[in-house]
Amino acid sequence: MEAAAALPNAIPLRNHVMPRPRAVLRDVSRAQPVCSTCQVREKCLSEGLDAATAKRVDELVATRIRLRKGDTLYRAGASFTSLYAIRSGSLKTLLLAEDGRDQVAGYHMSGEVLGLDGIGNNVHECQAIALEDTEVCPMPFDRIEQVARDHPTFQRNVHRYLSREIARQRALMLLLGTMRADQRLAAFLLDLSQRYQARGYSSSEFILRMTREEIGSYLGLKLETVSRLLSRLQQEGLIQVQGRVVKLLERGALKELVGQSA
Amino acid sequence: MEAAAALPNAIPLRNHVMPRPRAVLRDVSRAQPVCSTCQVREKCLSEGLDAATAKRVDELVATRIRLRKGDTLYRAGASFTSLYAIRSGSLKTLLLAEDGRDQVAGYHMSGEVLGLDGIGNNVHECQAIALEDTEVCPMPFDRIEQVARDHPTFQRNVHRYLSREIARQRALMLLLGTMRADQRLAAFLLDLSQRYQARGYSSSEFILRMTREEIGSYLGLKLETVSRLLSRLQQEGLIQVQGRVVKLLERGALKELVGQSA
DNA sequence: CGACTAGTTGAGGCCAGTCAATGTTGGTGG
DNA sequence: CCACCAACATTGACTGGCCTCAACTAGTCG
Repeated sequence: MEAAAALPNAIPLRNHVMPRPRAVLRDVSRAQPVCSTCQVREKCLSEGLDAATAKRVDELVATRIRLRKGDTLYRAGASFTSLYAIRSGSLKTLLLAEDGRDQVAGYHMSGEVLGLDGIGNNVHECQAIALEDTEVCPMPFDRIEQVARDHPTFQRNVHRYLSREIARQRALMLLLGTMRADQRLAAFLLDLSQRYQARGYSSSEFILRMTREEIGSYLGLKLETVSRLLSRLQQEGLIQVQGRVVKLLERGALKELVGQSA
Repeated sequence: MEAAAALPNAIPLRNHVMPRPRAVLRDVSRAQPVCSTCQVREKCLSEGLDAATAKRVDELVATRIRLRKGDTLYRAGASFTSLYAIRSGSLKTLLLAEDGRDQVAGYHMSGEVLGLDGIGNNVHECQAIALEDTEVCPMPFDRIEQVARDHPTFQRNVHRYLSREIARQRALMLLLGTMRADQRLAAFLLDLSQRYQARGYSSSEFILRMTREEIGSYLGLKLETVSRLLSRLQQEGLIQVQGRVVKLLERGALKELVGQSA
């Protein structure tokens, strides 16, 4: 990962604010049907749509954005116009407080939709940064709303997606509010595992796309704690770690760890 | 950021789960225009609507539910049909993990809309419990969607509301993930103060509607810690506490406390 | 090779949790 | 009105989990 990605807990992050203008727009308007084959459609917004509706949703996407590792998709404060479907790769979203405190708010992988937090005030509330080379499809939100008005099923999907984001964050709150450090880490690994599996990858062995510091930021821990706990879990035989490669050896024990109240 | 509610952090809460079947439905279909005078309309869903649309929104509400202190509005797992606009009083929402761990997810006062988390899976993800005698107006969600299809402004308001809920939770995550105990408590008090003010009450003196334990649960702290910190803040002259009555004496100092990074 | 970033591990300190005793408040019934 | 009780709250002593500071290693890049 790149300097960028790290979470200078004090003030910095200026390397993001000084943009590396690397993001590239590609015109795909005349390309073959994009969305029809895209995971995004399968997973959420286009679930259960009839052909006509699906076609209209397809038409929402006219361009594609390529991001390189460390590139920023949008910044906090940037005006909101579109949601972004992640076509490939992954990103993190970063919460910034006025005083420089920041925190990783989430890790997002292919098939997920980014930018929901911007709807409220037409301004993005957080910053989205690519963790690796990544492609996203912008979907203008006013046009999403248009389609939603004509197609109740799609409308319902949009609402569902928003609501699930709320539920996802609640789970994270519970984690931050009630779990010990080792439980948080175990929950994090299990969550990643499950999401990789849902995408057809191995659920027992995967690569962490983020640094220890970023993991810690997300979980409300310090990087040393994350490192120590990874070592400990390995020593206890629950996982195997080799740099960013993680293997879950005892999924049951991990779940039990997360589950034990207090 | 939002306030909290009660949190038996271990297992209990059985007093809630054993329902006191006190909730009362009132038919208000023939009552005078309800919503037109209600804060809810002003604040969010009905903002900026023309008369015709406003009328349709009014018609969404046919009944009113009265809750007494401790009554449950809905439980986790209950099937979702409606959102609830809080007309008077206040509630807490409670997150429940399978293992009995729980946490106050939010504290909700008049003018706010409850139940958003149910949209995703048509099932409520948390439990809502009245902190005092409270009145709410159910708004059937399928009818909300209907109106949204016909009225873009209303549609936008619905989306905005959902998105703001996401932003609200993000702020809380930042709090749980990066703040010390005293900062959390100060942030909590300031948030309450600001919300009371928005409702026309005093922003410098108000009554906590929840116990120390509930505050702690919301903030990821133990009740003893909350109590100690309230005493300390009082000793330092920042606030004045007398049971559940709180007076903010040095708002600036409180803000500074919250703001100082690390 | 040196410079730099990411990661690991150790020593020590502090913040918040735990356990426990005591005080306060509010509701109920004699 | 007061006695009583249960729930809520305060305070102290102690503990421990996580943070801080720091040294060291491994890998990468120019």
